[in-house]
Formats: sequence, C-alpha cells, structure tokens
Amino acid sequence: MNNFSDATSCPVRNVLDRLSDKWTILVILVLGETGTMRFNEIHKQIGDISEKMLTVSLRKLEADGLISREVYPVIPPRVEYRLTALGQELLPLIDTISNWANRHMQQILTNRQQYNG
Amino acid sequence: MNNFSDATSCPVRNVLDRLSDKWTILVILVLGETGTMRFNEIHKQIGDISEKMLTVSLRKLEADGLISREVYPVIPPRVEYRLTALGQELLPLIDTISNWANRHMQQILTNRQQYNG
DNA sequence: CGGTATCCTGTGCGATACTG
DNA sequence: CAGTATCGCACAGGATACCG
Repeated sequence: MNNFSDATSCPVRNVLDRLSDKWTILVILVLGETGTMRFNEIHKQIGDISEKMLTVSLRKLEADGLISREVYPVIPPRVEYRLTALGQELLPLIDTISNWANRHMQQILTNRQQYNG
Repeated sequence: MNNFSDATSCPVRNVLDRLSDKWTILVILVLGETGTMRFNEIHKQIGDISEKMLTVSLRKLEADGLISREVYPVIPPRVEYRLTALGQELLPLIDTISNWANRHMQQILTNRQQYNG
C-alpha cells in the first residue's frame, strides 16, 4: 500500500508534479515520435505552445535528465534535443496512455456532454 | 504520425489536459488501490488535498465517466466512489508510470540537483 | 535560429466558514 | 458526513519586444 500523503518524499507525486503541466508530456511524445529535433521543429509540431513555455518545458526535462540538449556553435545557432535513455524508458508508458486516449476520446467526450447537459 | 497542434480535436490533448492537474491522477491511483471509497477516506489517503479540490477532481472524473458516484440517502450521508470499467482500463497505465516513478525518483532528484548546482 | 526579458492576466488552488 | 460558498492570491502561462 502506497502512502501519497507526503508530497516531498512520495516518488509518484515528485514525478507526476513535474509531468502535470500543460506541455511536458506532449513534448516527450513529440520527441519520441520524431527522434532528434531542433527547437523550432518541436515548436511547429505542437503549434500553439509559446516559445517561452517550450523553453521552460525543455529546461525542466533536461534538468530531470529526460532529454539531452546539444548546442552546435555555428551561425545561425543549431540546438538539438533528444530523449535520453531515461526518457526513452518513459516514452512507451506515455505512448500507451496516448493510445488509450485515442481509443476512448469519443466516449469520454460523449460522457462529458451528457454530464453537463 | 500524430498531429498535436489542434487542442480541441487532438485526443491526446483532450484527455491529457484533463489528467494534467495537481490531483486527478492521484485520485485515480488511490481509488485503484483501495477500490470503493467514501469521500473522507480518499481525503485522508491523500492528506493535503483540500475538500474543494477533491470535490472538483471527483466531479470531473465522474463527468468523463472514469469514476462512479453513488449516494445513499441516509443520515449521515454516505457517498461511495469507485472506478468505472473505463477508469479500470486506465488504471494499469497510470500504475505503470507510478512504478516507473518509484524506480527512478532517486536518479531524477540527483539529476535535478546537479543541474541546479 | 534559438532563445531572454518584461509585463500582464486568468485561474488553479488554498483557507475559512457555513450547511442539509 | 459530504459537501457548498466565498474570498483572495500566487503562479502558470500568454503577448510582446528584444538579442547574440
């Protein structure tokens, strides 16, 4: 039996708190699909994320060791992001949830509408 | 290849937007571990969630059809929550992420510390 | 190209009080 | 017991401008 009540020591909460924002999981999915990507590729792929939030998301993922960030000292600058081994390990789990979402969205939307009248 | 760029039509975003708040996934996990639970049981199990946010989270999960809410017309009131079939189907996926979190938290915390100096 | 720096706003969330 | 109602605020996140 788990104990979720202490936010700082509970692993699940420690990790989920980090994944539970508007963009992080999406960034992992995109990087997982395409492999190595540059900043603006990710940006285009997600579409409505602001540059600021993409930067913030990437930096947090880098800090946690889920993605790597390689800077090529050329002009114009070239920066490549990719999943690390740790990130690769997380990817299939997120992918599974993504598939579940695809399978059940219609049902969930119907439920939601009915509930809200 | 997925297209994540339209928030309203993309299944992944539709579903993830709903799961990506501070408490929802935790509520699913707790209900998954213990089965049928009353309001205050969930509240105690999570500890630092406010009654307001627990109510909000439960209502959203109910709206999406992931949990059911059964009210017994007795005094004092008795309300039981449990995962629906749809919720049960999502549970193992979240469980897997929870396990991943348990396995890798220490590494992630170390990464984070090193990154932030 | 790949970002910062600033400013600003909506809202997620907590705290507290009250209720059938 | 299982909630609502209300208030207030920190902060996530958007918009815009600027930069090496």
